[in-house]
Amino acid sequence: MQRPDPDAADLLPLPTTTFHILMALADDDRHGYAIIQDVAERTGGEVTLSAGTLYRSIQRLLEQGLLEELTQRPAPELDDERRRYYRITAYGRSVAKAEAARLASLLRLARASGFLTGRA
Amino acid sequence: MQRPDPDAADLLPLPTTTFHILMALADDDRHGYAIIQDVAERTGGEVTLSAGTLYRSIQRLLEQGLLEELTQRPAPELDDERRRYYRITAYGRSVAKAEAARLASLLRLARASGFLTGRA
DNA sequence: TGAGACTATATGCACAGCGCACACATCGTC
DNA sequence: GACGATGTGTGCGCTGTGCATATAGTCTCA
Repeated sequence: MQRPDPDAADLLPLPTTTFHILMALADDDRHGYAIIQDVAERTGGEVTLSAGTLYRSIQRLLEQGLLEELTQRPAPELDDERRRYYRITAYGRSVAKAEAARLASLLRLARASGFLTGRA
Repeated sequence: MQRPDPDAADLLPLPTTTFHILMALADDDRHGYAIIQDVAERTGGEVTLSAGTLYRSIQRLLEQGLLEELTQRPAPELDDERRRYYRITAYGRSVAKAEAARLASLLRLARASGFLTGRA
């Protein structure tokens, strides 16, 4: 990388969409469309990223160094040449952790304010 | 109210700033500037709302019915006539609870993704 | 065979929300 | 009376968003 990554805290709060994208890539490399499906699946259909939002978010995350695009292609019989695959970087992971910590703090405040009804 | 309040879920996700404003008003009615100070205090200085963001957010929240402005003034010896006091509405409270529930779900996903280091 | 749905990426457009800077007035204190 | 803190507000530009649209290959089913 040309410039050093800025402090993870400078990017917070992360747009919800961005955080979902990072979670989708936490365990596996995926291409854009697969990210949309993964997010929808793990949120039980509650969060459905629109295509416009997704692809522009990815562009931004690449520029900021949270994601990198893979040059390696899967085996030809599994591949679809239209796809572009992405992987979360170490920096991206640290930003995601910072955001998770921020959310945890926020939730503690919400609980103190009586906004959290159930246990949680 | 002229129109019925839309489903609380339609407003989610709430901007972080909005959620902080609602938390500041959860227990006490406050005027704008006091909200800025309260948010800064309860976040240990981590979140400092800019004036521009705050007053425009309040305008929006009034229009959406999450807040109402108080007509009653405090006792004259405690008052500052420049101030405008706000109170969270029942609808605002229900929206805040919906947002808190969303954050709790998000945090569960973050934990499953390994982004939550500590216990939390 | 052809219509329609799904997969896949990308851009144009309009709008919401944000920070920064600025404006303006009052209040408290020295 | 000067100065900083209090208090509310607007102008401007930037980022991030959804919706619509473009393009194109694949798959299914009548």
